[in-house]
Amino acid sequence: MINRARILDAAARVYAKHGFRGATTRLIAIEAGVNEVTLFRTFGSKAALMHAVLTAQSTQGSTPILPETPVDPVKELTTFVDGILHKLREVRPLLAHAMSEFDERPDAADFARCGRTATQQQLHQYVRRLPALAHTEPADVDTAVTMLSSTIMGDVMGRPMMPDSYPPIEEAAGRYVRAFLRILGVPAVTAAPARLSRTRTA
Amino acid sequence: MINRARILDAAARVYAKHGFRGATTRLIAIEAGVNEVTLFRTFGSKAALMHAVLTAQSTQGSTPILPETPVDPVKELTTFVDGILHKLREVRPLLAHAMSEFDERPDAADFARCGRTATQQQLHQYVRRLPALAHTEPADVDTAVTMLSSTIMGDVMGRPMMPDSYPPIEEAAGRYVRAFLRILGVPAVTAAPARLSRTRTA
DNA sequence: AGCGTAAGCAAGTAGGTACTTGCATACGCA
DNA sequence: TGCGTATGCAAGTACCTACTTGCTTACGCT
Repeated sequence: MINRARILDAAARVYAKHGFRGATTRLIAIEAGVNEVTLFRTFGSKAALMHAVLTAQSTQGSTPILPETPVDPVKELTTFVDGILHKLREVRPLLAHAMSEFDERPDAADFARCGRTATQQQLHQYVRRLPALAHTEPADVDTAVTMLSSTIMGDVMGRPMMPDSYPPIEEAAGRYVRAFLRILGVPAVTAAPARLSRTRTA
Repeated sequence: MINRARILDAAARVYAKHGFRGATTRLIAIEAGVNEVTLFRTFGSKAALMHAVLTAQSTQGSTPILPETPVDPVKELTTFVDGILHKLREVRPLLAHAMSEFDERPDAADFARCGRTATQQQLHQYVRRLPALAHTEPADVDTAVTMLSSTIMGDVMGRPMMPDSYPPIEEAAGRYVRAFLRILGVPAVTAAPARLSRTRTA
């Protein structure tokens, strides 16, 4: 059964490059170093293979987490955002195709959706416990969260296409978080942002 | 030569639905109500047709504009953002496919890029002339512009997929602008946002 | 030693793809 | 009336697509 994993992996790579229609069974078989027939014997059909690829992709991998109670918001949020940025960059091509096939293949959309809601929920929960947030309107909190996660997604998807429209890659997380906190009206984040030491959450 | 326009239009619709690979010449011909051969006689090849589609799409249509000098920033920015939101929503499927085909078909990426830079430049120029912006760091202005345009793009692309993650569609522009101004440190925008009367720029 | 299971290989099926060719038809213009 | 140009139609080419079938080889387990 070692082949199953090899095929899944190869299929993910080919799908990331060419999308559903472009990911031909022949290409996947070659990429996996496996006979094309094996592919059908293992997964039944191309559609089933792709479904397996997407579910496997969405379950695997560690998600960055925010602490239960805020201690150092700037630092904690920056680490969190940076972790998500790095994680999403790894699956960017896959995600791009999944999003564009949203109308044609709903299960692809599920994959595109999965990470986002989790991130937003975490942000909400974390932000709600910020002590400095007493007088901020709930609607503004929603807007801030939406804008931060849109910005994260936009950075991941847009930077390779137009790198000049984004902050230097190593400063991005810090800048976004700082702006996020200003939307929320959290004070004392007007100082220059600390240089980020890249950390990933396990 | 009336057929040329009909084919271009049909091709845009089919491409928006199915992407490059899925937009077969047969489908396009049927959608245009034209013989498939006519398509090749008019454009030479499928690739040439698609190139024509994208260039036609990026040149046509009116772009919302910001006034030279700010008078009522909240109102002007909200109208501007709302206009862009509506304009982008019309070409969303086309844009989604163009973005996902970024690696395979560079000219598709050009189309995806074109609107964005214009928007950012306009925002920059407008914002630079805001009188209340004296003590805001230039880097923060960049970040704010990046976040606003990412948010716009995120709203357009993400809302159909996960509508609950975004503000009510008629309030979105106002909320984004309000948050944008808070990032910039522009005061007196903490009041509840005025309900937006939908206006499009010619 | 015998057997089940996973895998490779060669070949084939039925259909789709971009694109071409040859010929018939219609319309506008001189 | 004649002619060029645009279009339709039928057929064909060469290739790719997902998927199947039949047969062979190899490994592991009892």
